Amino acid sequence: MAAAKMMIVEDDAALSELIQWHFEREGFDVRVTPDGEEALLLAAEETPDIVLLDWMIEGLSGLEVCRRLRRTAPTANVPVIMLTARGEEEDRIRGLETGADDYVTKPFSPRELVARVAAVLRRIRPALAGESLYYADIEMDTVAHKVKRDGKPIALGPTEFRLLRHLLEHPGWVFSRERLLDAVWGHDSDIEVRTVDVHIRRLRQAINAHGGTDIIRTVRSAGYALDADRRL
Amino acid sequence: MAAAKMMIVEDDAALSELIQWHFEREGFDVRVTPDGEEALLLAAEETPDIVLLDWMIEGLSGLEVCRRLRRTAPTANVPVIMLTARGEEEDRIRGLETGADDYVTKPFSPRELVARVAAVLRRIRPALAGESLYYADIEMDTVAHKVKRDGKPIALGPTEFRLLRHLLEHPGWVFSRERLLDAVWGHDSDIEVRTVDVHIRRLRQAINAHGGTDIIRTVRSAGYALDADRRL
DNA sequence: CTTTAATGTCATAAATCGATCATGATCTGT
DNA sequence: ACAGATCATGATCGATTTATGACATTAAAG
Repeated sequence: MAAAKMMIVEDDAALSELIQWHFEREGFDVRVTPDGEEALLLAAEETPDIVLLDWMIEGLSGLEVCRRLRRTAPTANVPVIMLTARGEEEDRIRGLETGADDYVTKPFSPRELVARVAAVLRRIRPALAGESLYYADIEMDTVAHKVKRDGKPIALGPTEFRLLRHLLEHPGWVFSRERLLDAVWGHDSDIEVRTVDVHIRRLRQAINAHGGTDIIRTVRSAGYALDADRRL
Repeated sequence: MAAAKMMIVEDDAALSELIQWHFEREGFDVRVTPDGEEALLLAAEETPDIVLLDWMIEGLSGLEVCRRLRRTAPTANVPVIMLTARGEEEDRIRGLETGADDYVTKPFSPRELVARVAAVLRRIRPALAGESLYYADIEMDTVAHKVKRDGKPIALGPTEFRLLRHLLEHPGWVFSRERLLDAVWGHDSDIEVRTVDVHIRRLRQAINAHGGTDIIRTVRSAGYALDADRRL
């Protein structure tokens, strides 16, 4: 799973550690800073996928950090969730109007924060919220129709794409050529079963083009399977 | 900007009227129903831009309505804000995990609800919130109907403008010609799907007129997508 | 009313894909 | 080691999909 990059801007060390722990457990790649200025620098450097921003921080106010994030090109579309002790309606509304995507009032439960982050990410980067398929070092974004291996993009034709998707949906399973024809070509295709071989080959070629082991296993007299651990 | 269509699903008539009044004052085109089943029918008919959904309604539960909206093609991406009397963390999390985009606890102030709706729309359909859209070196002012690339103004016909706007709202996503017809021409247009090709071409021509790489990606047998990073 | 711009459709060219076959390699059981 | 079966691979040619230019019709502007 490609980790989503999260930036936490929070000057209560105990709290930020707690949050960090929870999100790292969820597989996020978390960066923490207590300082507004530093947050802006960090964000400019390595654009995060989502920002958790405390309203009351040293230096710049959270509101100001949010505003500046919005104004700078690479971070203009990064979702921001405000964390705050204030429960006043007036403040909530100001936060939202400044461009925050959501607003969570302290004290909050980590689980709810995780759920809200997931809801926001589901919108912005479906790839980060389960619309993607992963296996070993392969990553398929089904929404953008892109495939990567080890971070490098792989070009696939339509049939190879569908074939790989089906394999990725059931990693490890061995599929007979007949079942692959059903699943990938459709139940009513009167296609030569051996044609599957050819597409498997093309898929292998594309996937292994830039090195790496062959993760498609041929199971003699049975079919094919996705399998990174080939030691039989 | 064409008024954003809102659907309110709420069986407390007094409350739904109050909300309706507030949003109509904000320029929304509001449709109200107290019933879950009817809500689904209505939504399928004329896809709303945002749904306010009471958790406790007659017939289907709000949660179930949300789930079904998410499962059906045209409404799968419509943002949903849950309204509820329950303040329990457990419920909030279930709501968010079901696919709700936000969660507001009764009693709430209309102003805050308006702010939250604006925040959700800004994130999901920035064009409806009167925001400008940016992607790579493209900049679209949805209010003034002006488009620039690399600072230089680009002339677009109305259809190309709507097409580009839709692509800009979901950069990276691959849309089939059918979905583009729905989104750009309307659900009930009986237009030849291949016509999309022609408008894509016209859009490309206009955008690339003054140089620069083609940021519209053709995905064979799938559709088109906005994509500055074409290294497939 | 004339002129201009926009739009949908079609025909054709160009690009890409994909099914099949022929051949050589590899495996399996004996 | 051998025969038969199974699989890998490269090439090919037709089929499918997309790009493009032209045109007729309609709507908008002057």
